[in-house]
Amino acid sequence: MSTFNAPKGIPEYYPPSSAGFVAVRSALIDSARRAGYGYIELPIFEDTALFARGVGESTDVVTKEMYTFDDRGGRSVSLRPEGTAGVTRSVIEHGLDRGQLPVKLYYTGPFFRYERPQAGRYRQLQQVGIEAIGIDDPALDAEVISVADQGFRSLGLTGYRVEITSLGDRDCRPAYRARLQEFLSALPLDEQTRHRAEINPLRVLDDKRAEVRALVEDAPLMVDHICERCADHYAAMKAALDDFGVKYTENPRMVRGLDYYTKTTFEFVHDGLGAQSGIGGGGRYDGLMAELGGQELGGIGFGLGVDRTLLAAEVEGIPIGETARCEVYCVPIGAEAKRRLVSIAGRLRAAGTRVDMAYGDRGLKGAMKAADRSGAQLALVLGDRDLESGTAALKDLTSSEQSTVGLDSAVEEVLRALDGG
RNA sequence: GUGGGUGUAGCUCAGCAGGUAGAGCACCUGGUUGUGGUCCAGGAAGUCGCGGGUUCAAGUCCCGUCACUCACCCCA
Repeated sequence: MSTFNAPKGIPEYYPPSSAGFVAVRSALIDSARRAGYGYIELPIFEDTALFARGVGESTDVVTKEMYTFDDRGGRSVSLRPEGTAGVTRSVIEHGLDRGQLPVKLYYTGPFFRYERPQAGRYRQLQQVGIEAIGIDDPALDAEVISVADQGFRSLGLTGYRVEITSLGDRDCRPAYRARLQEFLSALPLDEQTRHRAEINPLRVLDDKRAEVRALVEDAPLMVDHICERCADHYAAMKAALDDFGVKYTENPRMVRGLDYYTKTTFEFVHDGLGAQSGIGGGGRYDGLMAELGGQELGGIGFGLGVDRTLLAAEVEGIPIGETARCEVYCVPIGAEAKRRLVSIAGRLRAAGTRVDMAYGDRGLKGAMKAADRSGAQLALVLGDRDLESGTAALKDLTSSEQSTVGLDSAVEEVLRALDGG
């Protein structure tokens, strides 16, 4: 009989490592909530045209990495490869930009890109993202970066850096782009790189090959050719980063794979993850709202990779999500004892306590072993002898001290023992 | 889409030069007729990824195939 595999390139998280996954996601979300971002729940798939128009027709993501299919009504839909296009669509559709600005939203969930999997790169990836739409203020750009920084920091991560640059806007970028392409066309580049220079010349500046790096060493850089307005924005944004206490490094050769970015862009890079070193990235997108049929409003946001952040935490040896499975473990000896303990366990859980129990016929020794493995502080043991005297044995699994509690008051006494302990 | 590496027990892996399948961890049972962690004894668990070939004999050699993995590309 053949068995099934999970689809290629999709990570699965199960105990105990799933606790780390949840802890990472929660920490990143908490950081967003602390800065006033509200939750938005979005579709996992959207009209294919939304991504084509929003992310960019010529991007790798759209041209070769989307899971695209026709639904039963013949509409072309795609599993979302990123979050910003969907958020923007929803903001426009529901008129969220008609109220007080900026609209501050966060989202979390799976995204899909059909790529060859490798370390830290998955076909189903999990992100936490935020978007702040409707106000063009450099301090807001800095806030977004700060929220990401605080999210990572709150997990205890230290081995990452924040890289920033400015990509200019629709006024100054086309001129720079033409100038860069002119520069690149004079270089002895291979055919593939030449093609890349046509589609996304910025990307050539970030080539990993040493020989190409040497060739483009004197290439013109965007940050040296941005217009005055963009330069002012960039300077003010950096000042605000200082005020937020975010340490950053400038990387004028940074590459973004999505077309909508303007002005501020940034990336969180972690050393020690292998080739896929970005644990988060984002930037400003001043043309996206209008491009998708909304008002002329700018926005700024990020996407943080939950999978990669978890890997980073593991690489740094940060213990994460290792809370014990339960606090009290019930050990029944016999059918009648089990009935009484089921009742007690139910009432303890209703009181908010984490309780597990030895099910099946394992024998006392096996049940105690299970109690030990569960991580519980207390074991509540009940057998015939106790039933006769109307009591139960409460054992502290750390100190091995055992006491007797009344069956009728067992719930209260266990709660008191947990408090006092 | 293009390269490299690896597929042996649930997990991590050993298996030398072809000769009837191993360890550690985890799991179960017992040593303790009502008590875990340590220790001891035992047990269960593998069509050696799959298919073909060479050979008296293949986990081991050859070919194919699939899967996983790392890197290019790209990105979270």
